[in-house]
Amino acid sequence: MKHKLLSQSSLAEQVWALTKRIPRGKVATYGQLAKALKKPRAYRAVGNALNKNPYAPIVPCHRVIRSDGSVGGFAIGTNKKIALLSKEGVKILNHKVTPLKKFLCKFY
DNA sequence: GTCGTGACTAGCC
DNA sequence: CGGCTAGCCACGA
Repeated sequence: MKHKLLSQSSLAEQVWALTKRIPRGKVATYGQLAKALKKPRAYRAVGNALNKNPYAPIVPCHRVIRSDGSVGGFAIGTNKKIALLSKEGVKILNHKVTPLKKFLCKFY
């Protein structure tokens, strides 16, 4: 077999694809998405990908948070991110998902 | 080809 | 728990 590209699409596209699979009411960390893409060290790039996410309302990028449970950032505004999560049933206390373990998507 | 940037993370105090 | 530091990666200029 000839060499096959590990990623036909840019990292960003793969990130968005994964993000779309996050169930409503659940959340995933940047690090986990990176690991799911077989690039556990690319959590930085993952964050950038979501930041440039052109499918803002389509991709549930608000369900991606930091590994420590803090909501992290949001292109439209952190405040908005928190509001969306709260609407989905994710409890947030002082900008942090609580309890994180309960809302983390274990599929990744 | 090199440099700067950022929605991050783990470690240490 | 909170704050600071250094290390990491992909992408665009």
